[in-house]
Amino acid sequence: MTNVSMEMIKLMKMIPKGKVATYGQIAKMAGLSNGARQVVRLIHTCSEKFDIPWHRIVSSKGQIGIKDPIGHNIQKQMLEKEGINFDNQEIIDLNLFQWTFEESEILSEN
DNA sequence: TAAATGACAAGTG
DNA sequence: CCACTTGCCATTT
Repeated sequence: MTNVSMEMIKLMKMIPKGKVATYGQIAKMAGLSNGARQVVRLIHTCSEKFDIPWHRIVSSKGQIGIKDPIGHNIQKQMLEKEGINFDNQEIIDLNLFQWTFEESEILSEN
């Protein structure tokens, strides 16, 4: 388990309800400019034991990344339950729902 | 030890 | 907007 991995986990746990983040975004925040695949791997290996809100991580296009239709559907349900809506193309509007770290900092400062 | 794989991203035409 | 290419890197074969 690397420091970067811990950073990623911390960041992901920081994502507020009703917001989503992208793989590349998490990777960059953790210090890797191109570590999207590491984020994926991390989610796959330890989403359970670290209690990661994996459903709030989506692809850069705002789509759910899961290929398996069942898991895909589960994630969609969870996101919709948090107030995130999809268009008829199964795409999330990132302009509305993408989380940013600055956003959280402002909230914690005030 | 080399090659393939993966819930990906960004650039190009 | 779509298809294709390249970059990335831990894990599995």
